[in-house]
Amino acid sequence: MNIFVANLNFKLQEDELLDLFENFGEVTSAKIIIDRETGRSKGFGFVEMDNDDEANSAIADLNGQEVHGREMVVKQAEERPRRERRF
DNA sequence: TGTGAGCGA
Repeated sequence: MNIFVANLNFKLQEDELLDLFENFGEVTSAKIIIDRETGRSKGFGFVEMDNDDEANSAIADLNGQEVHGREMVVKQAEERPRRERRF
């Protein structure tokens, strides 16, 4: 399951995000979105968990939790249409 | 600060 994590503090790193979700189960990957123009965090990220049950548990528990002074929002992410167009 | 950068195996 792709998990969308928003309202993150800029000082939050992927390692911290990964560690938070690893407490609920196996985490496939954790990624903090960085603005390539500014080189800084966009304030949100994504976490992939193979186990949907563990993912939902993590979402239910981590959503609204305060980390580094900010309450992060954890929801199921939308399917991002990756550019596979080969026209 | 709210739906994704990365170009290489």
